[in-house]
Amino acid sequence: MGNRVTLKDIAGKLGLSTATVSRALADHPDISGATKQQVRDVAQAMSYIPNYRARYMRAKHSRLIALIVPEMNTFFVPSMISGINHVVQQNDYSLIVFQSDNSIVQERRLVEYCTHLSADGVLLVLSSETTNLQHLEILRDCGIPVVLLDRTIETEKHTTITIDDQEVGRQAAAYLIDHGHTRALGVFGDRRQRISELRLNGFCRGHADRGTVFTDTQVLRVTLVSELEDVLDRGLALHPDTTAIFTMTDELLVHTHHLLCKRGVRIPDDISLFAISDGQAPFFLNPNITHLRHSGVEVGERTAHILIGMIEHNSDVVMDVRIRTTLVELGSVATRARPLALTR
Amino acid sequence: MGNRVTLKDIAGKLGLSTATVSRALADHPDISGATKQQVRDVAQAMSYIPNYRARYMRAKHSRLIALIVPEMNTFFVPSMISGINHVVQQNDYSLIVFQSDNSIVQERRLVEYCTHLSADGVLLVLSSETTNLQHLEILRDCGIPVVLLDRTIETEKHTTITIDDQEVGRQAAAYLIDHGHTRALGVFGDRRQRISELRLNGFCRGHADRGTVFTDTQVLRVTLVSELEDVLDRGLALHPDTTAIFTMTDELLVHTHHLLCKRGVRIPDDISLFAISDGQAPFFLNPNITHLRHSGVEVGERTAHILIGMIEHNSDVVMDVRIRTTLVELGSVATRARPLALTR
DNA sequence: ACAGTTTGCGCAGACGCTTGCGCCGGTCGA
DNA sequence: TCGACCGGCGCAAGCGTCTGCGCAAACTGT
Repeated sequence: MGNRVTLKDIAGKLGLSTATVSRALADHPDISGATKQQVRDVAQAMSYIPNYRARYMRAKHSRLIALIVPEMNTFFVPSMISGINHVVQQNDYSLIVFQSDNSIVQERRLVEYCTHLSADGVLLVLSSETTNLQHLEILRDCGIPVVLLDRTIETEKHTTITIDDQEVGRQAAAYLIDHGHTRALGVFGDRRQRISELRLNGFCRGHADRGTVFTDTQVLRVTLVSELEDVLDRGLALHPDTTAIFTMTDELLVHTHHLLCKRGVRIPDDISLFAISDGQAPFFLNPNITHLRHSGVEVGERTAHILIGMIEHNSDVVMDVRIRTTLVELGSVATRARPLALTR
Repeated sequence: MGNRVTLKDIAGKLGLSTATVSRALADHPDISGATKQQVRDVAQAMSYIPNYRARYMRAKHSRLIALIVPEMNTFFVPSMISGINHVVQQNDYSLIVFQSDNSIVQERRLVEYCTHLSADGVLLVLSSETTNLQHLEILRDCGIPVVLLDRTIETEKHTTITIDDQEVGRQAAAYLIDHGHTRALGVFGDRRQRISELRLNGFCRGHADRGTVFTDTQVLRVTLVSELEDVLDRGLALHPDTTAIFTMTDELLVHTHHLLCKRGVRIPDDISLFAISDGQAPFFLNPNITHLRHSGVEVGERTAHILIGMIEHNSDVVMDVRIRTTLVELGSVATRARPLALTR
């Protein structure tokens, strides 16, 4: 039933050796055209299916690329996977996807699992619990290249692909201030995630660059979206003169948008909204949200290209690639005259 | 460098045979405790890494499960993958993800690829171009179980997991009509997708059941979301007395919601909105959208369980599982007094 | 006609791991 | 004391594929 036809079966039927059959199927120049044709015909007739796992035993690769993500959130990760998968498939690799559920224990286990599987390369989005990269040593030992993307931590030993989170945070602040919004609230995620701290950091710096005050109470911290409503209420109560809100991710964006609508806040007339986004959500919110576009697809594609490059050229140069973001101006930010008296 | 330590290396170091080492590592009762400990220590010290691909050569399985999806849309597929992956990982399988890009050619190629990879099972969400299941024969020949999910077509030969699309469409219509909405518009997707036709069909039947007229012009057909605005405009122009809109997917929901907001339509005061949804989007739209919840995670989990069951019990009974949907009443549907004169 | 080259194919080993079977020395029961 | 038994281990084959090398036949040129 489930027993596959093998080279030996074909060879037997034809009175050839498996070597010849193997070569014939591989279109090796040593084999005559007539034989090749015969072999192909018989293989077809017997519906021969090559066994890649056996083939691997000799070749030293598996054409498997592993991706470990902390979770499948709604917005960024799926487009990233899509981008990765396109170039992976194009290059005849297969993508195998793991979720660490934001657990370092899981992440460690999965990295190790990749070595058992003899993955040719590993793509890793760090869990929020990950604070060092010791567990990646094993990949180095096995000669398996790894690329960190999106959520990462400081390292000189591993190639990383990210956006310049700090710079993007800065740009966001600058954009808002330049449009007259000197009283903004910033919605930021889990502080264990480096990405949150960097974007916040940049956001603060952006304010400082422009000589604009930005206090701790203007920072809205959200670990679980369920907290968002309370946090937002408090922020708005504390800063009733708020003219703009910045959200550092799509998820925070859509929920913030919802809560604002619920409160009857008119965007952008009452409060402007500005986000860092993958570029999908802004178009189904009303008004469409002005954002710094951080394309998951592009991140995925570039990352996959780089990893495959490392695999195929055995290169181990460490890169630190920053993906460019693009400003997409839609309807959610109003231009305000800047208040005459710049506080500070 | 990249050369792994093998059983032979450990055996050599210890003056044992590879057989003994293999058994020791597998905690085989034949091996003495002392030996086992030694072997484990040395394996650890040499940082031995088992080679699953080699192991497979004898074991006849790969613990690989393949998932083929037509695309990575924003809403349903990611949660489905998440659900699948949880149970897959829990059962020590790995999930390998392919995208067919809604191309039957790709789908065929990928299915074949699964056989090359010796996947233990295949999960398949059909592309919109797929009209028959001939290309799955090869899986049957190889004894690889396959489960179709979400988007599928009629078949008695394959296990399928879906919601009862027609019934859900009917329920949607019934719900709206029972809340006084006898003049609804229905937003439906690509007609090549069976899921669209079934839901539409049910929606029509729901109207018929209640003796309510529902005409062709009340059906809004959307293949690309970019068309939605025009289609919606026309529908609303043709039916200015519309009191409710039904959307058959999350994607259609969020964009329809956006366009309604843009038009200044108040939900639910002017027009009610009702959807079939994975259950995420309804909570970040304003007001929260009343919907029939069709959980991607649940679909994924159940499907994975079933496939793994088929793999491990070599079962080939064909099932046709219908996932239950649940009504989630939020704030987007107003109750209307039913018009006195029921037309028809 | 003979050495040298080419063409076409088979032999056998290797990849890393598992497992049925057999072997040896020691222990137990009668 | 002797046979039966068992614990602990090695032998070797095999999973399906690839490939370096060798070999025979056919062909080339002189």
